[in-house]
Amino acid sequence: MTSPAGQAPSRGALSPDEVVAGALALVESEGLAALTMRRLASRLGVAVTAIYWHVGDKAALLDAVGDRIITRLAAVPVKGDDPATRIMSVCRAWRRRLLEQPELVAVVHAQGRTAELFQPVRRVLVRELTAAGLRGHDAAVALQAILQFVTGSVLTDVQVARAPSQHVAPEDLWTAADVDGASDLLDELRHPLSSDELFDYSVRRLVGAATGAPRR
Amino acid sequence: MTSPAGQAPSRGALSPDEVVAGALALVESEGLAALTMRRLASRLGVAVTAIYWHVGDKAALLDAVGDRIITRLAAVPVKGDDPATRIMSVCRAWRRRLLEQPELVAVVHAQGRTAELFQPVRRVLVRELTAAGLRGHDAAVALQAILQFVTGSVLTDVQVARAPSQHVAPEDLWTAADVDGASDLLDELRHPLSSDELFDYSVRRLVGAATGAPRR
DNA sequence: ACCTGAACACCGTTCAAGT
DNA sequence: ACCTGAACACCGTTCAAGT
Repeated sequence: MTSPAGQAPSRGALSPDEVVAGALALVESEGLAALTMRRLASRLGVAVTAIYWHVGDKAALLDAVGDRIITRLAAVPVKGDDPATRIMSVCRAWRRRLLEQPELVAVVHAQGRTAELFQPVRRVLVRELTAAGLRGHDAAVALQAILQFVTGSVLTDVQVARAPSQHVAPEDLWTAADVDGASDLLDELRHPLSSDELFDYSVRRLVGAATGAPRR
Repeated sequence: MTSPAGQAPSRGALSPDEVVAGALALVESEGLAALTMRRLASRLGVAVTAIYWHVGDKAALLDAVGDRIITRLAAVPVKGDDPATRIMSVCRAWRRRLLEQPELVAVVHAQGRTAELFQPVRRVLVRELTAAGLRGHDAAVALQAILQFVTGSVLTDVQVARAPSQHVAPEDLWTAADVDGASDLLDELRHPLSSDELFDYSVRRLVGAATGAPRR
């Protein structure tokens, strides 16, 4: 983690930290696919094998890069007065933050560490749901439902942002036969809500279900 | 698409269909990572370059494989009497079906064609939501909300199934500080609902919100 | 302790050449 | 029309060798 006590790094010496930082910079600027051992080495101005000495093989490198990404994205700003507002706000801000860096999300997701990435939001949500009066099992279930939705929304949109050219836009797949001739519905389906609007709508529903008035 | 009219394929001749079928079989048996042009060629008993002649480069091959996967998974069984039950049933069956073949889902997702893959469920859902009395904008919004959740659930669990070893189980990340000392909640968080239970619970809520009694 | 160079087994892709 | 073989530019990884 830290460098040897009191020992200044000698001129031009390579540290594990520098290697990982270089890898992260490479992913940010050119995408996950551009992160190869050889390209990273030439970027760092060393032989490929130096990377192996400092951080290990590519799996180890990706692990370390994943750690850094998860740490960097951890801060979650919360705004609003009542719990429902605060929950909406944190979900929205978190989603927007992740969508700004789709390649970083892809790194973490490819490692199967998505749940770990979302842990900061989980902490905030559990606090807000408790503040909203939910206890025990109810709180745990509501938390997971909301989180599942947010995760899904992010993963979907991240992939759309990363996919070079969307094959067929889903809104073009609808035909009149699908809607039994209800042309107003067809119109709606062909001009769907933006991801942002849909996200707002759905989280609001799940939040409402969790914190709103009793349901019967 | 079809072979030349009335012309029986000569003995041992390679067709685009055979190439794509071989690729799909390779993905099913050994995973997406095992699908390389060279391995496929040796599996088919031809030189690598024969693939290029029949279907083109790797992107074209993946395209064709994606088409096949989407077609094969298209059938959606619907059960139940009332719309809400039918919606639950189709979502659950669809999810279970996709989770049986995580590598196939991964192929389609990597191509950014997830929305296309989910189109059959979209068709069923729009029919059932209409039957439930939802019209126009309301139906379109409810459809997208439910679909977003199902998609997210599938993508999350597919990646968990594919990731060789989960890094840290998210339920181990909780500490007493996160829950303000509410130890019953901590217990719940550490033993969360299974993906199946959570899925049922959440879709039920979204379906209820869409088709249930008026909300105020 | 730290780093290099050569080597190996893999990739995807192109192209001239065969039948 | 259909297929092969050689070649090119890339991968990740190992290992002996240098300082």
